[in-house]
Amino acid sequence: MANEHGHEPDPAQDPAQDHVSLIQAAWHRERPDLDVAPQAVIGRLHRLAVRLTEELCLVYGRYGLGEGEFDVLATLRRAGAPFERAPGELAAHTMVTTGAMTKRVDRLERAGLVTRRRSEADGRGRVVALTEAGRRLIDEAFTAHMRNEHRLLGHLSPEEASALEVLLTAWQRRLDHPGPDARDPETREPDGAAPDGDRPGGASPAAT
Amino acid sequence: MANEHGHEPDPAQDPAQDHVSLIQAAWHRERPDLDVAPQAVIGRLHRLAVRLTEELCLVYGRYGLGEGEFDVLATLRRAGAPFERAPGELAAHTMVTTGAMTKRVDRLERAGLVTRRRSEADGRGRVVALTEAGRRLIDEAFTAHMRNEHRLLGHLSPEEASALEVLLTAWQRRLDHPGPDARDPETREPDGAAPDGDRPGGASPAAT
DNA sequence: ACAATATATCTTCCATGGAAGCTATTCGGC
DNA sequence: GCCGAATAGCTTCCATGGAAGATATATTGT
Repeated sequence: MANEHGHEPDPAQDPAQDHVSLIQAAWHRERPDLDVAPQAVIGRLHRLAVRLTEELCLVYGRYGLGEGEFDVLATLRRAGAPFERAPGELAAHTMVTTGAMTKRVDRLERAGLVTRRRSEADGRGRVVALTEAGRRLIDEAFTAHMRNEHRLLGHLSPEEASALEVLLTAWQRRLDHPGPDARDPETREPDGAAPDGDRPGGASPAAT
Repeated sequence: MANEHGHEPDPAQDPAQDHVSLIQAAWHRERPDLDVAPQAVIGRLHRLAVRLTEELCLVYGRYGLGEGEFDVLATLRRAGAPFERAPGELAAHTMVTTGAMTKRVDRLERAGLVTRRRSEADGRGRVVALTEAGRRLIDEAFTAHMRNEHRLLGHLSPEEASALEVLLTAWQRRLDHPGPDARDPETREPDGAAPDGDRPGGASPAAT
């Protein structure tokens, strides 16, 4: 029920062709003037990331947590005793706005997993801290989370995993520090895509 | 403003340490009982995917489109003339629920980029079709999108891009077709994470 | 000390998508 | 042909997060 036009046969039936290559074939047919080669990497990276995130969320859910809440608890936990952080820090580390963090902390506070108090040093600031229940929960959930990540990564050999890590690290680094122009000026985007706005820029979501 | 505890120094100052490795170091300190090695790959994959998606969305935005709308228009466009699809097909291809697709098509219809009519063959069905304005817009936006993807992929050498594509493709395939158990049974998740629910399972989001 | 500005958090409103249920239509077995 | 099941799309309600502004406190220059 997805091929009324006869295009894009179901890849589940032909393991040699995945979704992305079918998409590329369709574009090549419709827009032969374009070189859609980058989709082979970017499209697959995107799809794989979505898939992995779904798998990770299944585990979070078993502990009654969403991705956002898990991320906040994990950030507090790895901060070390006494497991405290300012909302602004948490927002930066988990790459969301402070408004979103307010709501995440609201939910966690309601669930009794964190407490919120005023900062003694700075009247504007607040301090979010793990409760004993919160620490117990995140320790348990994170243990299961790592089991899950081991399972997912188990599909790759140690050599493949290592090679992938190297490539991903290099790409991210080059995106963050656009050193001596490494790309073909011919294919460059004319009107620049904001060098690097002031995004949260913190540590990591779901990297946990 | 993110290291009050002295942990996790800003990686922007030390290019040798990225966010993920700092997170790993923190976990190793707090939970030495866990092997957090998988984060090196899964965490970086996640972060890179988020980063790339942000970059892609900047281009969609220049054409007044969100990621969802861009995806729908692109799916219709690459279907080929007469650029028509049923809402259910679009939902499957773009990996969202039919409810979400209803709203996406609502927005696109309001913008005059697609039309919606009853199916002649099946009274329950609808047919979503690109308007002339819609076709012109997505052709222009997709051209810019590919320029953007070329720019982003330009940070990798052809050899790196190729190697990355191979690894991503293999991992995705093994996740989809868990063939002759390729992973260490020792680290396997006990209570299975649903073998493969009935997720939309369509073609691709943002792979476009 | 006071005004102007900066900062940290929170509040409000909006955009987007999922879950579950509703309606209309089609299909299948009798 | 008719009734129950299946199907397609839509509606409603809720969850989550962003954007922008509001509020309270801190800092700085004079």
